[in-house]
Amino acid sequence: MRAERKEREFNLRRAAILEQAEKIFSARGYYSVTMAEIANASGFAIGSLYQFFDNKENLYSTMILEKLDLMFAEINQEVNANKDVAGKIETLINAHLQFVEKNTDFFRIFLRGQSEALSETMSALRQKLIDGYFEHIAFIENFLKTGIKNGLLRKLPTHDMASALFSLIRSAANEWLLEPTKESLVSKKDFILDIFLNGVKNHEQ
Amino acid sequence: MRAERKEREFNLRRAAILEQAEKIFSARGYYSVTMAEIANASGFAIGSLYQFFDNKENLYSTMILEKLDLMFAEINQEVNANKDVAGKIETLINAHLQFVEKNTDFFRIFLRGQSEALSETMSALRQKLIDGYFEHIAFIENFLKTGIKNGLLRKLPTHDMASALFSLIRSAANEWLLEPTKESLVSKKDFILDIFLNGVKNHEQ
Amino acid sequence: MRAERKEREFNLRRAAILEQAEKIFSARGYYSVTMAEIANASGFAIGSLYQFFDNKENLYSTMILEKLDLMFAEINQEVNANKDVAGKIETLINAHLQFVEKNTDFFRIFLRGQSEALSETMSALRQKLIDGYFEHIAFIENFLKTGIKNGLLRKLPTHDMASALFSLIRSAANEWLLEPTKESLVSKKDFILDIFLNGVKNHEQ
Amino acid sequence: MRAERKEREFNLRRAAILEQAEKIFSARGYYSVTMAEIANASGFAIGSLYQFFDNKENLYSTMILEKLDLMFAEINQEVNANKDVAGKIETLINAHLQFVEKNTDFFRIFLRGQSEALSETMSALRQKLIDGYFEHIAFIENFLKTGIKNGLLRKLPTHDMASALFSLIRSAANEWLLEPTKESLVSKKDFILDIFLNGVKNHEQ
DNA sequence: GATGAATGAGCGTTCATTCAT
DNA sequence: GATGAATGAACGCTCATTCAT
Repeated sequence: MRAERKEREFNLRRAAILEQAEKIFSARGYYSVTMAEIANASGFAIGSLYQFFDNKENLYSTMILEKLDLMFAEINQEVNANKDVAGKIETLINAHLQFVEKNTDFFRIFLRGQSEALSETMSALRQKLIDGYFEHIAFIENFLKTGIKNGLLRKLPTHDMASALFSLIRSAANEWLLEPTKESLVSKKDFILDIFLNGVKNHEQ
Repeated sequence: MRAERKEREFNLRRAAILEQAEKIFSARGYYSVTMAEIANASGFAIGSLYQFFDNKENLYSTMILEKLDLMFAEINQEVNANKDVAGKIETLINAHLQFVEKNTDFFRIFLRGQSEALSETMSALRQKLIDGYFEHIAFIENFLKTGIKNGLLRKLPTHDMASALFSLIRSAANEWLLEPTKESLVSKKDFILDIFLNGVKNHEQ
Repeated sequence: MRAERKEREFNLRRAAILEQAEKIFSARGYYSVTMAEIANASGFAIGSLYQFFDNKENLYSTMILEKLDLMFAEINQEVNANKDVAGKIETLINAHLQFVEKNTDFFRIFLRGQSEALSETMSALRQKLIDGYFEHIAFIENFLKTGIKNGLLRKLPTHDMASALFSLIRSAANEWLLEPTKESLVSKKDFILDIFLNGVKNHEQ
Repeated sequence: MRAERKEREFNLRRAAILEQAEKIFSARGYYSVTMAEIANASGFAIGSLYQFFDNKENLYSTMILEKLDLMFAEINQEVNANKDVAGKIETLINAHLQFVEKNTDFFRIFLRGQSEALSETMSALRQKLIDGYFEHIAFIENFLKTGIKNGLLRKLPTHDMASALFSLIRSAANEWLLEPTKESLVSKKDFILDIFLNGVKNHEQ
């Protein structure tokens, strides 16, 4: 159908803009980038950008939120494919690190700031990012609770545990992004798993 | 002496500007804030700001770097006052959390971004922040190494251990900043210490 | 073609801006004039000026250099149409005076200064003006040399002769610009020609 | 007397400021120079400049007008010391060129503009410069008239003759200022005298 | 009298957004 | 629908002038 093809093409163009915007924003930050640059890089006229996005802020927010949605969707899917808690934890780490490794440009935005755009003027994005974060933490908590019931994990506050696990993953990713010449980011998985599950204390002492 | 009093007053005014700038930048971000606002909030004329700081970027960088220097100095001093490694680790966590609790406005800047200013144009600040971070990690590594020699800690890569510890602290601080009505941030110390030293696995299983 | 019409319109608008700029700059000088005034006088928005010229300095320089190029082109063309040296000299004076008379606004800029803009910051314009001057002097020298070979003129340094002729013309023009109610500037031609060719000494004495 | 010494000192300080101002203005033009620079160069505080001069414009005007008054006074004195017209003309040229040679910094201001300050805002200076110019022309006319009566000079309009003579002198000075490595400016005297008195035509033809 | 820190109006320039084509 | 020239509010910064010390 005609309308369908239209929509398909619309989405392709929209995606092309978002792809270029991601590259440019990640390199230079929200405020330093101009609409003219994005238009130029994506091969559209300035005015055309406004057919896909209401304004600059919306273009930026959309780019961020869609990518994060994708990340959470991918991670959750892979985690859910595991039955046991230990496998879920390992997969969580692995899937997150892999996603970062596939999207280094994008995550450099968060190196720069969990988003420089978390200013007053962009409070909608700010709130969505925070909500997304807590939703992800809740998702992690969910299977950590099972681990506690199982006896695999100690009875610690699940929110704090989930938040700790997430912070270990993100911190490894951020350091890797800072020095991109090092070995594969995924290779950090075992260390994160080890330190999260076993801690650093010498229990044999 | 006359000159001394001049200098003292100069420093007081400079500090007053930095204090207001911290509040305003942390609420609204680097780019959304105007020099006129900072001037107004600190009770100076626009032109007067330029007697203390070369330009907006310099005012911002100075504010960030001086506060971080202070934080690292305070933390290091307190940590060094401890003799044993376990005490050092506990003090590290405690001192860091306390500093954040005393400077909530400031650290909201880092919630927004490790600094939104880590864009191309502010690469000097960017590099100093990164250097400061790695220096702090090295400081932590230093006493973790002693812990390994002692047999208190397992033989894990010290950089990764230090970075993990730091990330647990920062993550707790960030969450607390997001929901500032909760109980004291310092109360998170025991959890961080627990999870870092013992991990989450049930070792009695 | 579409593109051609665009370009034509672009050039018309550009010329309209230059025309207004000439009036305003000649009345008040480079530094006293604001971009807002030029925008207002030429019926454009401030931002629009920057589509035609990189910055204020470029707008000013362009205005000056294009007019001078035009003047030199016109003068040279008319001079070259003459065969004999005496005719060339007379035409040089005439064409120069006529051009000034048709562009009084513009030349008032040079009354104010050979251009106030010959300051450090505008050294590119400065050098071009100087180059243009010496090029014009060289052009004059060229036919004066022929006049020497012919025996029409005495064997004097040609550069100094050319420079003297030029200064007589410019000085007449400048005085006329200072008191614009007097008779036609071109009427000074004969005096300049007389004094240059015959000198003021009473040879019969 | 006390008051006398005060006044003497006042005038010395005032002259010191003018001397430095001349150097700085001639190098960079009126608008590019700041009061702070002049204060600094002359070893006074900014505020102190305002005890000698009402404002920046007044400082600039004073510097220009006093120097020109000095020039005209020197030239007139030397010219008046001559009895015959031919000697007066030669002395006029010589004294003018000498004065320029002794004050190259100052005259570069006029290279840049007969004064960039001839803008609307400085109309007082503008008018004084014009008046001074016409007064000087009148002074020259005066002895040229005698030359006509004597039979030394042809019966040409005296204003135009005087203005032509002045322009030949100024033009030689300006060219020399543009290329300061050449031989002494005063050496141009003979050429100017020659061309003014004898013209360039080959009368023997 | 001498100082120079403080002032704030005013500048050149940018760029998100609009809208006539 | 697609375009990109036109817009003008808003910014960072400068500097002549003032005035408390």
